[in-house]
Amino acid sequence: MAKNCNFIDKLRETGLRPTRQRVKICKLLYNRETTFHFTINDLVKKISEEVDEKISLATVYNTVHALKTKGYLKEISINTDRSYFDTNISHHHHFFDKSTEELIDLSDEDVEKIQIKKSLLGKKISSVEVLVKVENE
Amino acid sequence: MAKNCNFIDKLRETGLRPTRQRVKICKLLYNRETTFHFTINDLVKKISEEVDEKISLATVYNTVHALKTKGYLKEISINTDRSYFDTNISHHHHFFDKSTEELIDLSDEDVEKIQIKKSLLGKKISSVEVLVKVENE
DNA sequence: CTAGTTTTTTAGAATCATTATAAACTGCAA
DNA sequence: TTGCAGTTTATAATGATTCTAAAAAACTAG
Repeated sequence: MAKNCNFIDKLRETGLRPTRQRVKICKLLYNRETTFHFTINDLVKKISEEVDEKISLATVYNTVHALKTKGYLKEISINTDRSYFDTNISHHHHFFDKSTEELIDLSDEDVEKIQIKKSLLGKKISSVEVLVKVENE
Repeated sequence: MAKNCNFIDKLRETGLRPTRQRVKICKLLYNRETTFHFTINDLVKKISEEVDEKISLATVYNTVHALKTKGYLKEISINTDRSYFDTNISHHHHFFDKSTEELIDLSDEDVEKIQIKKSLLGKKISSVEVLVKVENE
């Protein structure tokens, strides 16, 4: 399958060995039309449904962590009880729907430029993230 | 001690029985000049240092949870690995110093008004929170 | 004040997500 | 093809948080 090659190269470029498991996980994550927001649990379920091979839980954690470290995944903190990851690594913000516990992308352009009028001595800003919580009307 | 009475009334008003343990925890949390940002671990350590009575871990969790539910504490999500709480319950934002893992208040006035240009059908916004991550220059 | 009811505290067990471990396996360079 | 460093795996360990059930304290009515 030609599609696999992309991931093999992509992984290789970042110094991650393109193992069978990593390639299959990358295919699941990135070979799709829309952004994928998921928890580890979501991903494990998806693997068991769509991948023709059992991948151990430890490997799922390792792979997600490696992709995150290499900048191919973003981690989003909403609750403390579980981690959300996002395949959209461009600079953007999020809605979090409290009713459905779903995460929804909010593009940078959809948020009026944010000006922080305070600064901290000796510190530089590394990111500015907006989280908009919504609920049913 | 006159100071205790405030907390006894405050707790009573919100329907929380002013037990010895709750009053002592409230004193620790609110009887101070500046906002207190803490994790459960921080609070447990502070109790063991400054309170003349052992308070069980379960009670610390219960009390913090009760105060949060009643709106006397805000919970802030930065990492997944631990929960931060904030005694400043006014609407405001935060700096998170990646170098020291410290949380610093950022008042609402210090952030230029945030306009969200996108809306979700059937949903209403319940909060807009900005997290500014900083690191050493 | 006192008895009875309800809520809270407590120590310890249980849970759940995540990380560590160590042996078996695999990708890759020579 | 061989050898080694990097990976995967099952399982154990960890650590934060929640649950449990009995003892203690707070409240309420009399």
